[in-house]
Amino acid sequence: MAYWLMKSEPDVYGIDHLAAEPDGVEHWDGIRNYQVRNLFRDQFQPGDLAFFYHSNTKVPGIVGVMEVVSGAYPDHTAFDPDEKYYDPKSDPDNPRWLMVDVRYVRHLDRLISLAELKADPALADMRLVQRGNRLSVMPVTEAQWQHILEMEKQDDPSNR
DNA sequence: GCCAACGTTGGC
DNA sequence: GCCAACGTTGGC
Repeated sequence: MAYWLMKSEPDVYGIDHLAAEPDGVEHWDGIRNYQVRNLFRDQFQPGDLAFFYHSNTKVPGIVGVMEVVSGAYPDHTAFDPDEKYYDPKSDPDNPRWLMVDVRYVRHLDRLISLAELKADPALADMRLVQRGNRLSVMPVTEAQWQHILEMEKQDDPSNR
């Protein structure tokens, strides 16, 4: 099984929205990036775990855990002209964009901020903290995953 | 195939 | 709101 980090803007769709869904399940739609599309298609498996990351907000960071509960399947929002992420080049007979279903697992006990993640030498190899990174879905190694869960148990060093 | 223009992401 | 970074588009 694999680990992931998935970004969303809390003002648009945050972890509280996911937690409020029936059974905590929703599809992760609107991905219009080929690298992420390929990750969905080739690597996402039911049972994988993902961090929910809040981006483009006052204190960006990791806020919770989700479980992947489906494989990749066509993102129907690409077919609808009324949708924000409508893509006329995605043909229902040959869909260009895919999505997966995720299920809310839990909130972290505290937000682990991007600043804190960046300051931790153990996470220097994370895509998230590297310069110019723009992927909204990215892999997390098992070591990084476990390290972040350990961080959750500590106080934010900047608050000490 | 090159690359300039443009659009988007997302931290700050 | 600004802007750096980078992906995509499309003319040639």
